[in-house]
Amino acid sequence: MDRKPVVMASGSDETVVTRFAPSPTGFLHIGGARTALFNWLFARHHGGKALLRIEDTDAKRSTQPAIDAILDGLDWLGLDWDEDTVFQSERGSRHVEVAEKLLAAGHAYKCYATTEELEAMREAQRAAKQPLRYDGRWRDRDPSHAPLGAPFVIRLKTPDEGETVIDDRVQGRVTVSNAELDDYILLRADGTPTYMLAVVVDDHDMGVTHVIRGDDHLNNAFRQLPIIRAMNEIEGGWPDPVYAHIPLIHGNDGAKLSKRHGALGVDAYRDEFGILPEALFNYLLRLGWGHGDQEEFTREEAIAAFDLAGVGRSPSRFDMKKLLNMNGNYIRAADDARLAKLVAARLGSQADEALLTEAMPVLKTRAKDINELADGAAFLFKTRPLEMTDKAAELLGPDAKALLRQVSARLHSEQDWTTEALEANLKAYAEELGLGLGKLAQPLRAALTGQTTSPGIFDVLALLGRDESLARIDAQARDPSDAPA
RNA sequence: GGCCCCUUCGUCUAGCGGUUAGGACGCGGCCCUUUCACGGCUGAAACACGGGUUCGAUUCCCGUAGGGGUCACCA
Repeated sequence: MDRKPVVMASGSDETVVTRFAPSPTGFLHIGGARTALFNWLFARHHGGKALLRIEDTDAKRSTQPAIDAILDGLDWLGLDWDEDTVFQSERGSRHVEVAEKLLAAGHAYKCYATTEELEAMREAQRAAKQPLRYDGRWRDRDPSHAPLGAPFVIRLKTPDEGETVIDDRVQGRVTVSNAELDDYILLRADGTPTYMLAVVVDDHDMGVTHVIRGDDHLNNAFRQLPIIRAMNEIEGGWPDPVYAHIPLIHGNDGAKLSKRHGALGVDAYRDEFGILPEALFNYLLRLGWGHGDQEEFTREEAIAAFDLAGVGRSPSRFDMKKLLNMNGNYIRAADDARLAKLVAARLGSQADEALLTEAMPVLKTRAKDINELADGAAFLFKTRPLEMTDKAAELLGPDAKALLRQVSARLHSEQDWTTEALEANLKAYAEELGLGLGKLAQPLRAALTGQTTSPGIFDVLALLGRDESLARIDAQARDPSDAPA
């Protein structure tokens, strides 16, 4: 490299500008979310700017719902962006302008090769086991050979000698021979810009200093640099950005995480899996980045600690188990009213947020996601007669029902309906009867919840309240032989 | 196939020439205990292979193998 990249050696960090540039062809998937996170964190760490650009130049594949889903996903994760969102589709004329400057300066040229012609070229290359790339057939041809009025594309005249070196902040020093670079298309036959051109122009115009993106773009960096170098030669003010190509996230089987391979939108983690945003934030942060032995980070800690040096060079696998574990940690730390709201939304109209909030302390230690939390809370709102799981029904044999009748009588005379009083009362009763507490608690649990697992039985009694508790016990305590036929 | 990148427990990672190779998830065991969890303690589990360099390689260099990425008038 003959030019120094804009490295902040002086420490003037406020000049850091990063960008996240998703293409709106689908939801914000987990890999994109992590790229967004790293860009955001890096900018915030340096007190610089984090910009957002929607790469919607492919009109056929870009959709408004996809744009909304991406914005929504970023917002949910708490990633906010500076300045206005840039829509690449609105910048076409500027892209064309740059292409024309390149053309005028001799850094680009018109190519009249037809699609069929190029396909034949590639076919021949394949057959000859040659690398597949444009052979430069119009690179040096005299323009007078151009077929009159025929459509053409503008191609970049890439350097064909020497090599290009990138000091990637994650991948290290990477060198590619310029002979590997072909003269790719800048402007299509219909005059619209390609991604390769648009990205470079937009990054420059937005003042992006650090390009942090998936390493599937590493090869592209070597193709994009010639545009930057050429424009810098033409008008100056086009410094090389600092590149940081982060490894992709793989699925559990080691294959690239793609839409058909378990790459879901962040909305699925929220809606289907019941993941808290701070949990996904933390999990994604630790996937491919490490900071000593620290596993959990608050948002502030993440900003303070994040650096590119901590990003690993090898791809990492997505592990739902670990995400869930982390989610459980965050659920336990989360505010009860907030969790109650999330659970109520899943339980439907009969759910009482106030009761859920009250129950949350004993509910949330038992759940790794919001779905489990909702399942665990469901007994609070069941209607009599309770539906019994098979295992719960097994706990309610004749002996158990007889015991329940005794317990019912005992509880009917209990005036102080609190967890503490109920615990003292029933523990004493179990002792009087010479029974282990479990013998008494399990049938009671089945009768009260219809399940064999639940929060502590005294908590359940207190939460359900005196009337409902007694009604549920009595409903199950009835001897089937006494029941009216 | 060409080019590029990667390789520490099953997984995420710490390590940056000398360590009993550490932590976390998951898994096993024990404790706590009215169920299920939480929590605590504890166990098994890794430097892909082969050459160098060095007094000494997980660490540096070169190969091999394996994995990944990329080669469009998509982004």
